Amino acid sequence: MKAPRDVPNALLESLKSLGLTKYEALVYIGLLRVTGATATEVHEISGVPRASVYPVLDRLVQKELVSVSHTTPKRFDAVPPDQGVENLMRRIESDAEGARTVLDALYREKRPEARDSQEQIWTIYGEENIRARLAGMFRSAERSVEVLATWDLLQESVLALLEPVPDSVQVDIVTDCWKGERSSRFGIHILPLATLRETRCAPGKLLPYESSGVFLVDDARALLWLGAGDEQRSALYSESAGLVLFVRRHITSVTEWARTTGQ
Amino acid sequence: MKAPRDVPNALLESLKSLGLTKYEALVYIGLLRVTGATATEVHEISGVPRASVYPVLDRLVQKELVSVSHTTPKRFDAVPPDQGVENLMRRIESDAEGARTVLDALYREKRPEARDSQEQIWTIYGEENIRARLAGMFRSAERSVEVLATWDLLQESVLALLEPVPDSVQVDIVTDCWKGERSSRFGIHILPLATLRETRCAPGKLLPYESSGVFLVDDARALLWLGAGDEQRSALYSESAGLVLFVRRHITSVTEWARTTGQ
DNA sequence: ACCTTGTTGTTTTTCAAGCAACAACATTTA
DNA sequence: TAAATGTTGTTGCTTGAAAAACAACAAGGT
Repeated sequence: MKAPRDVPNALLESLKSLGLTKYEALVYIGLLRVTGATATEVHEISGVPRASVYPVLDRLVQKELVSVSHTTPKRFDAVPPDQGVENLMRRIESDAEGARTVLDALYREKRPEARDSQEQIWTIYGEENIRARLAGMFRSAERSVEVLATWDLLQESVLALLEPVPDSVQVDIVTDCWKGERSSRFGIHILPLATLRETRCAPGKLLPYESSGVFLVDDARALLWLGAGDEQRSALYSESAGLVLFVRRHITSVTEWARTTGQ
Repeated sequence: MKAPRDVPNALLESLKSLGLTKYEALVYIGLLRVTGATATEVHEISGVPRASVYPVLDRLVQKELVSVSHTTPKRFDAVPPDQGVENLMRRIESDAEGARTVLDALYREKRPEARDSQEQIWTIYGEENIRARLAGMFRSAERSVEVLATWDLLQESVLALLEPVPDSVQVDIVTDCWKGERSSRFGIHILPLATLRETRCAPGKLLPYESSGVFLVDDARALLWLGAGDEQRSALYSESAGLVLFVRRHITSVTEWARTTGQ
């Protein structure tokens, strides 16, 4: 009889998000530590009330996480973890696949309805979402793409997205340095590091803004990528005339500066 | 103002298993059908009580399924389905990864404790689990592997698992037919279809058992794969002397018969 | 007679779901 | 300008459903 050794809370949460209840998680974890336990032993090991152990074990068998012996009393055994987690994931993934299909159908029904959305300013959370939006902007470019970003951000997340931009679109990039081959397709301007990466905000205080960027497409769509420290990445996107104009001015002034100083 | 068109129940269930609540699912689905809706519009579209819409939208933003505009009033927009589902899956997969790691650590702590587990008969549910166990049996083979299975089962699920068996182990296979190249490593016996696939159980009644198999390793470990119609696949595994002996006799008799009749 | 297994039914707890009311603010109307 | 009206966003409370926890008992084995 082992102590119901207490279980890391994070583990319980993880298993819950895989579709298990607290009891199911506790019983499965308990079973991993022994071989062929009876229901009562499971109760002792996991700390789950004995009466609750039976329905829980039934569900776990149903979910292909434990196997049952044909003896009396029944004995239970856990499926090895990676096999078990795999089994859970398979269900979830098939659900995800189904959901994606149906949702996509609904999504396509939406009338494009360009309407007055161009007056809004959107915040986008999550790096993946930001990159997706950036990709969309670049893909829709017809005349010009302007990029003002730190090199690390460029390197990591932006350059790849610029690939599909056709040659007919003028692409200008301002950054703080450049490593590797400089594509002849782009107009590239290098600006001293101090200016881009740090901004003097108060007398003597430096406000470092790491991994940030400004993007402008066709003078009509702008995205501000705010690399907020360790918080969740976020960005602003807008087609509003006001914000676009602001970004337009910002980029122009920085570019001008680059031309007079840097070059 | 659109009707809160009713939503397929299966879709709600799928989204729940991806970690959304009913409200979260309804709001997200509703948002997919419009562009830049206000909280009140979301309430009208989704049928979710207006007061509940705010916390729900907060959570959806947190989960990277919707983006918010910086206007007043705030406007909300859904991220495209495959992007959104992707975002949900990423979280779940990272949970799965974490859980697998921790569980594996616990699993390895288990003393091998071979104990009297060889007297038990285990039932295994789910094709994946059965195959995993079979693979384990084959991997542990030291002298002999005997297989008695219908060709379709062999072909689909078994032959691949026999790959890692070393040449020093004698492998015998009895099946109802053989298509393709016959590996010289195996002793192969063909037995007429009627015998293997159908079994006369009552006078005149035939009991077809499709996709079933019997496996015996080193005369010590046996697995019975029961291809139960459309129900969940299941199997029996045992190291118990009784069951092993039974399987031993069964295979021997069938093999004998094959030798006298078929050949 | 005693203990263990397995089952059933009931209570408690927890969290989502649903509802009512209100402060803040903007828009309209007198 | 002031009152009337309406909308946004919040707070707190009630309802309801599912899991968690407990109590009690029939069946069977020693």
